Amino acid sequence: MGHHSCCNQQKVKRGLWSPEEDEKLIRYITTHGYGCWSEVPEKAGLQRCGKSCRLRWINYLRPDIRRGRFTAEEEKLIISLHAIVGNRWAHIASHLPGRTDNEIKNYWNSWIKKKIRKPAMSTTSSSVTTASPPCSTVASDAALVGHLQTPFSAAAEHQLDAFLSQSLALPPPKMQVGSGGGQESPPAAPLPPHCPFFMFDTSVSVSPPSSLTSPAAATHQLPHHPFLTFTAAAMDDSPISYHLPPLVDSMGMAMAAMDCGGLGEESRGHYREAAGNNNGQAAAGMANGGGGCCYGQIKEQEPPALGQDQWDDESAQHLLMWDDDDQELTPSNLEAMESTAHSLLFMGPNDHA
DNA sequence: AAGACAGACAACCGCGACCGG
DNA sequence: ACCGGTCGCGGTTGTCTGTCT
Repeated sequence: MGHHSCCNQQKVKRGLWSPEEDEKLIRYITTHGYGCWSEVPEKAGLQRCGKSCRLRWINYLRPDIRRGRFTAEEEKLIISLHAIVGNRWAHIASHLPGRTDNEIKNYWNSWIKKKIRKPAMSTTSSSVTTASPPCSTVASDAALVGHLQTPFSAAAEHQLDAFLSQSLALPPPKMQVGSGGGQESPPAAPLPPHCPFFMFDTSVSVSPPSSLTSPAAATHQLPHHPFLTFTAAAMDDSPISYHLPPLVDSMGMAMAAMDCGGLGEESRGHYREAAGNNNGQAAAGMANGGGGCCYGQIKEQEPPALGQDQWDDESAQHLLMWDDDDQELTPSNLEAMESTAHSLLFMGPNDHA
């Protein structure tokens, strides 16, 4: 155990922060910035370790912190992103302007506690996917894997497998136990069982998924099996849009937004505002309001706010929407697709469970 | 009114990654 | 290449507060 190295040198205060301490920290950081956190407490006159100061600032004192309950849109976004990236709270938080990873983590955990306390209220099969965190149930993932594997090569299959097991982190096992039919839905409206919504980039080769988050990944070339770079998003009837997380952004992919309903102006404004922050791309993607889940509609709605420099006609021609409500994804389909200029495949909504 | 309980939130801890010497 | 310092992240625990009995 033992404290962090920065906390060993002096007697540091622990526990809740007093208003006086907050004031000292705010005053110091607003005038000097924080540069090196280990130096902050001493210079600010605080009996705290630098780590504690950093945490306090990031999670509570930062001026751009947004407090209060999560909106329905935020809740859905959290759920969707969690289905994609798992417990990478900082990653999720980067898509929620003003929210901290700690806040999101606490929110998620408290929701899980709820689920645990009310296990298996019902065993109806139809409730399986709605009771669990949407898009992340074993059933839906398994179905998805089963569906996707067939047409692809072994290499691609391996990529998808690894991707799903590593990046599409399932919720804690307890969730699965409790979700055997629990009727309680996620905080916001649950996503439908057909939520998996995958996009494959057939133009960008990637290294094994373990390095997905590394920008260097994009430089690895896997001959002829460019494949899975991302991602699952969710869709339902609600007015919310989804976008690619940074781990995809970092791979140099064209930014894409999948709007599944039409975001209200208010929300759009909110996300546009966020574009000025640390995640302009994502925020821009979210700001892109509009209609259905296909590029064409996005394009028609309004000038694409999502990375306009990235989302132009040229990149558009590399997109292929695949809504297999009507058509199965088969080897021949895939082959045909690969032979064209299309480089992105959106897939969904599927309901093969 | 008081105790039990649960939820929300704040903070700590340990670990891994990164970076500079 | 190695090592120590620092930072960031995720997991966990502690505390406060509101609600229920």
